[in-house]
Amino acid sequence: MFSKACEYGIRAAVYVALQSLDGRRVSVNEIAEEIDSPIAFTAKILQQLSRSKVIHSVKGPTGGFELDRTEMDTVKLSTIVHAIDGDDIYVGCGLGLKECNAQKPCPLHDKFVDIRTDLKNMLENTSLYELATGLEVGLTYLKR
Amino acid sequence: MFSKACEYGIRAAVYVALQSLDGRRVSVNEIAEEIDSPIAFTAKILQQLSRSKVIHSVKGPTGGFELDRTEMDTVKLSTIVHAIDGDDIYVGCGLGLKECNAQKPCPLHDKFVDIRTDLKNMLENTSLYELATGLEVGLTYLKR
DNA sequence: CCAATAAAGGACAATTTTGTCTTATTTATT
DNA sequence: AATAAATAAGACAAAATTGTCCTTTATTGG
Repeated sequence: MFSKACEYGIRAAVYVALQSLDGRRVSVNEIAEEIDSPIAFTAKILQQLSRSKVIHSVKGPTGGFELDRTEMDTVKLSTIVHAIDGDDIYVGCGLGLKECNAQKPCPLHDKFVDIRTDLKNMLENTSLYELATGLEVGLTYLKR
Repeated sequence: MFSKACEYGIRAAVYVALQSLDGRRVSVNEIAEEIDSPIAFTAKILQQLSRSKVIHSVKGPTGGFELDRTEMDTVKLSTIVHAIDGDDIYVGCGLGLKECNAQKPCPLHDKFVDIRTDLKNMLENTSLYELATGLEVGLTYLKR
């Protein structure tokens, strides 16, 4: 569904959001540790997220990644997925046809549209805050 | 969503089904031509589908791939996806966690379950016959 | 039997994705 | 100012996926 990079990206962003709720700024090392991901690769992904303004980065000692409270509401899963995987999930035919639309649909077109609409809605309506608070309450997990 | 191999596989299977409705057995070359896919790679995928009994292959002159009418009802999209991509789509956490279930869910678990259930139902309820007849009637397309 | 045709299979090549390592840049602390 | 801690950036490496090519095997028709 998502690329590995995107999976790590989402997990990382949720962890950053969670810690930011406690006013903690976190390092790449801590993030990778806590979401159980390859450190250097995670660093790359955090760079991407930082460049696309999904999270905020601070250099130097006491630096790290953070997110302020209002951004946790603004940033939706769709923001992250788009920043890392592009619009692959939204655009493009389920069977890989270049030209596939209501006029010239592939055999799966209609059925795919339905499912993708649901997925799209889910991604666009799920905020980092919602995901982070689930973690905070201890209802969900980011590793294992 | 699906791998390239799986996309080609579905398109190929639908084309084979369509031609089988007319009693025609088709070659790799014709298939690749008609679904606009790389020939040799398509041959590999057809081998896989043949080994997993999704379609039937015949060697030698006048040989090729075919499918009998009853199999077109039995073979669902899920059969093909499973034969090529395995159970990636069904099993496995959306965020890539090894252990993710109702007891220890990732933050997206519940939302994913819903969407995947829909996808699963769609794949399991869509037969090759249904897809092929859409093509026959001229409502859908397999290339471009 | 022989030649031609088509799938099967295996080795290899190219590309993309995933992942690592080293160096540069920024900044807080002393 | 010097040092150390942290991200940024770029080059490189490994693995997976996609794709090609060549040889083998089966089968048909003359």
